[in-house]
Amino acid sequence: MPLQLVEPKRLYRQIADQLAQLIANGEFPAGTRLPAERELAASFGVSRASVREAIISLEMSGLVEVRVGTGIFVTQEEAGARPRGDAGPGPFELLAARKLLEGEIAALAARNARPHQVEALQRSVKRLERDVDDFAARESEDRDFHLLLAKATGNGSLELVVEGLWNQRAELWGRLQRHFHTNDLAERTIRDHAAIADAVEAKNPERARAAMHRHLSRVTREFQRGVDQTAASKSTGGKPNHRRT
Amino acid sequence: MPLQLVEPKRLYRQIADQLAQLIANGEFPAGTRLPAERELAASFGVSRASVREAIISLEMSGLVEVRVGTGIFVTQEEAGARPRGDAGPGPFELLAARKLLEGEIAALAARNARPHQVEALQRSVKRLERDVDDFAARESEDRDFHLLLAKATGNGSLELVVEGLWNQRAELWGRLQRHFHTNDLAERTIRDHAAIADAVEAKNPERARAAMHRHLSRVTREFQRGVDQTAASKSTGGKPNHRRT
DNA sequence: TGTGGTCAAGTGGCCCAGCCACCGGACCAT
DNA sequence: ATGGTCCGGTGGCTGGGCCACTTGACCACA
Repeated sequence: MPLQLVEPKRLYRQIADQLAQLIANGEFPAGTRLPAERELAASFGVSRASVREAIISLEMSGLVEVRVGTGIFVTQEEAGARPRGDAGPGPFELLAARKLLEGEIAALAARNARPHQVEALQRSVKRLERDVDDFAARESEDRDFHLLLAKATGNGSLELVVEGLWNQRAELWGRLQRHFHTNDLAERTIRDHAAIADAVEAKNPERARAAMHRHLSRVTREFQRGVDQTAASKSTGGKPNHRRT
Repeated sequence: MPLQLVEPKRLYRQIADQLAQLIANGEFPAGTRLPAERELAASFGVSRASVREAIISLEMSGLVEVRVGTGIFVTQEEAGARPRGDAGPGPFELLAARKLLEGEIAALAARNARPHQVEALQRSVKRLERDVDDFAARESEDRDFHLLLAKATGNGSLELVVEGLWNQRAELWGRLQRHFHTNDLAERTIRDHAAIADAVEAKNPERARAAMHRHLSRVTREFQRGVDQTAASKSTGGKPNHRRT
């Protein structure tokens, strides 16, 4: 099952981007070891050679350090952070912005999407269904879906905008490394994405916009709930160091 | 002849260093194609995978450009060092994206703007009137107006998005350094901005959105005219996606 | 007790052989 | 000339394999 993401981007680049994204999200905090090359290859569904190439590009960027025979480590305290001094917008602002902008993007995509782009969207939904148990895969698939949607508008600038929105997200998640994710939540995301994709396929802009609004409103709601919960149980300082499989 | 791999240094690094050396020595002048990966592998006495890794590291450094199916080329005009390798969207795409997004932003600003933000907008228009003769000032004032409008939504993420849009614009203008600006055009921009600011002050979202749409449609039109003009004086017209040979 | 040695599992380093998609130029037909 | 087809060359990527190194558990032996 080749990954076959967006389109004509070198594979190692895609992998590097996703890895960088995961690191930025706090999934792999600084200093931690990330999965072995073989594991990464398996989980990304690509060959080890491609993963190695991605690692090398990350190494070049100073994001990651390779120790032979031991593993690959996220570089401690690097300049990867923004030189942006101020706090920046909060998660709810971002979600509100996404609702406004991506709603229009969805509508435009419904107007302009070409058949192969619609297929790509549907494939993304399928992949999300398949990877419902894999947090990292889900995460990157989510991002891909929204990028694919932007691409479906046929407007490269919109693509860049959506990319920028996700970079904002990455920064946020780095700041408040909080991810309350349940499988239940993931399945609703699948349904939301499917609804959007279907509306695009039906070339129905209004429905696409509405579906996107519903999607992001739901995410906002869930996020609010999560914040409330953690705020309530703040007294217990125990960090359940959530580790993979 | 094969290089000595006794060093504990990673192989791809050694290869990359040697290739960089050859390029620096003028063995492979800028713009030339260097030997195929298979040949390089053979001549270095290493595997193609290692050569590929080296190439990737050189690519990261911007020393080299890879064109699939064609070959690996020494980067022509360095110094640019753009991390974004692809060509990126064109000016019309950007304008279309801005129309879509900034239209919504204007509408939201009309809803949310606080009095001091409205004042800031009006002041920006005033400044534009004053600096009508100063190209550079006009330019930065234009940008400020749109940023102020985004700020007036009260949503920091939207601000960042608009900032991103103007960064896209900056890149574009770098590529096609063509700015046909007349004072007549500047005055229309003033009127457009004033109309937007007034709509925001009147707290009328629909009018604000419409005013922004009119503004950017006009800019698009002017830009199209400019392109046609310059295209007439040159032989080729279509995409300015030039490749200097 | 603790010191040093052995060993196996796990990891990155590197290679091989092969298939694919893509590009570009030669070649041919219209 | 124009447009289509074909084919060789090129990078992209795979999957399997072997090696050197690191680590930690385990086991003597003092």
